[in-house]
Order: sequence, then structure tokens, then C-alpha cells
Amino acid sequence: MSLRHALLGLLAHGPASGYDLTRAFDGSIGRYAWQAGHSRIYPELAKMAEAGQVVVEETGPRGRKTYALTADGHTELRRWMLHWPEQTSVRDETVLRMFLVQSLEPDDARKLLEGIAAHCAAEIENLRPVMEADDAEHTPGDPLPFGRLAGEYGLRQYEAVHGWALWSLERLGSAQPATRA
Amino acid sequence: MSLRHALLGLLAHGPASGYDLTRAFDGSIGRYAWQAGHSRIYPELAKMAEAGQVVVEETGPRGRKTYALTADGHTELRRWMLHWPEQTSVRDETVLRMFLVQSLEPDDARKLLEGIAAHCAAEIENLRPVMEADDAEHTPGDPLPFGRLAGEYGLRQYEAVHGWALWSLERLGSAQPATRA
DNA sequence: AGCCCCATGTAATTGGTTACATGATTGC
DNA sequence: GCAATCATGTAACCAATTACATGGGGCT
Repeated sequence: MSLRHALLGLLAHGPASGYDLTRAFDGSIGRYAWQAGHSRIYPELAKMAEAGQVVVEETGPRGRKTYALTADGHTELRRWMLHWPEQTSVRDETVLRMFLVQSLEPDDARKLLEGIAAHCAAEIENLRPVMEADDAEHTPGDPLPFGRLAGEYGLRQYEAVHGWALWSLERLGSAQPATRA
Repeated sequence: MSLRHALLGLLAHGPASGYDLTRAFDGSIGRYAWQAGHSRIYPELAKMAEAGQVVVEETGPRGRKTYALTADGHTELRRWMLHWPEQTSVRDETVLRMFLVQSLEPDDARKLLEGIAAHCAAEIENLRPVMEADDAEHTPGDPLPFGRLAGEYGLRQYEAVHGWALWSLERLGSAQPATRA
């Protein structure tokens, strides 16, 4: 039931509407961690309200409902964050592809790994300046901007995959033709 | 529909029964990439057979059915592997927790990050000797053992998360009491 | 007036989990 | 003979995606 915890976690940052939360899932949380669309988010918020984990703090124009965490919601979020089960739920198409690289012919595998390496390099080029700009504005001692840790995670993630792809290319070797000369 | 591709990828390694495939998902593919239980795998194999991507190559004792990839199955696997869509499906509880570290009070966040760092360190201690033993047995020039690239990915993954957790702890600082002295 | 975005919801279908159900073979 | 494991399946329920549906408000 992690969608609920994702919502609790996002609301811990501050009150938000279903619409706001939907847009949050369009960002990096949806790209790297957990996806959700509005048609799932609205009913879940309703259930959470029923369970007393959130409340409608304010209603705005166009029927906008701004939800806020309750004490119970906070408690549940904290419990979930600190209570790490043995088996966590994973379903990641990208990682799946990496696990299956060796199911391809060596030539295809090389092509794929080269694509991955290039893609990671591009993302790193993209992310690093954003992080550095963030850090330049930040006064030491102040609390970190929300999302800074997640951003750093993403960056290091790409660096790791990049390194892995290069290592794999080297390991596969360029001298493994499917057809012998 | 990635379960199908996971199955195609596993079958590319060699023919297997639904039972064999179920056990494969209990291993690292299920831990890091994609989870599936037998109740989903059996019907999916049946559908894949109907679609001509796999065939029952052999029936054994206890009604065991050994499935093998067809040419169509191979083609579909290759298409999926080399055709990387913009938006891939992700749902990872562990990454979600990392994204939400900043929703905790600093003291809790530190506790969590310390736990993550320790856990990664332990996994690295576990994995590295396995990889090294694998490599020691391996003659250069031979094709890599199946799963070697995936294993390396896992190891580098843990190293990246470990580094991230330590960096985050440093960034959070130890001098950020929730209550002022 | 008209367009775009804000904003919320429901319905139908597919994908996934948990529980139910059954039985054969192997090894002791 | 008995236990463990091999082996396959279905049913009920829950989660998620895609499509349908509606309308208000801000801006030009």
C-alpha cells in the first residue's frame, strides 16, 4: 500500500490538493520511485481522510480541496519510514532490462550498453549543474532544500549505471563476433 | 506488460517450466527488478503460448511443462530490449523511502540513513566475494556467466547508495537539534 | 467570447496478490 | 508409509491504467 505512504510523505512537506500531488508524481518521484495518476490519487486521498490520516484543511475555487496531514498521518508515515520490511515491493522496467542484457546477442548487448552509457552521461550533464546551483544558493547550517537528497541520489544513480555500462562493455569485449570470420 | 518480457528474457537463457521461472523470481531478479508469483506466471505462460511466443517443448512427470522460446518470442524480446520508451514503469518502495527521507525529523532521518549505510555495507561484504570467486574461475575470452552483469550492477548499486547515505548524513549535519538547547 | 489550465471525479479493464485447491514423485 | 518438494492451476480481492465525463476560473 505504498501509494498511501508516498502521499503521506509528500504532504509532510506541506498541505496540497489532489491536483498538486498529481503534478508531483509527474516529476522525479514518478520517474524514479513511484508512479500514480490522478484517478488513483483522488480515491486514495478520500480513503485516507476517512481513516483520519489527512483532513481537508481548506476548500478553494473549482472545488479545490487542500489536504493536510493529521497527527495520525504523521505517525503512520514515520512508522513506515523507520520500519523496513525484509521484502519490499519492486517493479522497475529499467532494472529489468539491465538484468536481461545477457539475453541478447553480444552485438545487440553492446549496442544497448552504449546507449545506456550515453543516456546516463547526458542525464549527469543535466543534473550536475542544477545541484551545483542549488548548493551555491544554500547557506551552510540552514536546512537542506526539499528534494536535495533525492536529487543527489538520482545523480549518483546515473553515475553508478554509467560506470556499470562501461565496465560491462569492457567485460563483454569487442572481439566476440556472433559469426566467425 | 513487462512480466511477459521478464519471462521471455529468462527463457532466452534456456527452456524452463513455470515452476523453474517462479523460483527464478525468488532470486535477485525478484529482489531488485521485477516480482511475480506463480499464480501470475502460469496464466501468462499460457497466453504467451497462445500468442506463439513460447511452446511447450516437453512434458515431464507431475504434468511438468517445459517452455521454450519461439522465433517470434525472440523477436519480441529483442524489440523490447532495444526499444527504450521515454517513460518506463517504476514502482520501487526502497527508492520511494529515499525520496521521502526529508519528510522525517532530522533525528529520524539520521537514524534511517545510518541504517541504510550499515545495510549496504553488509550487502557489499556479502556480494563482493561472490563476484570475485566467479571471476577467478572465469577464463578470459569465454562468454561471461549468466547473471554476472546483473551481479555487478547490484554491487555498484549498493556502493552508490552507501556513498549517498554517508554524504547525506554529512549534509544533514549532527548539529540540527529539533529542540533548541 | 473563447481557450487553456485547474480541478475533481467515475467506469471499465488489466495486472497483481493472497488464498484456495489438488495431486504426483522422490528420498528416506 | 511419510514428509518434503515438485508442479500446476483457479478464485476472490485489491491496485493501477486508460478512458470517459464534467465543469469552474483566469486570461486575453
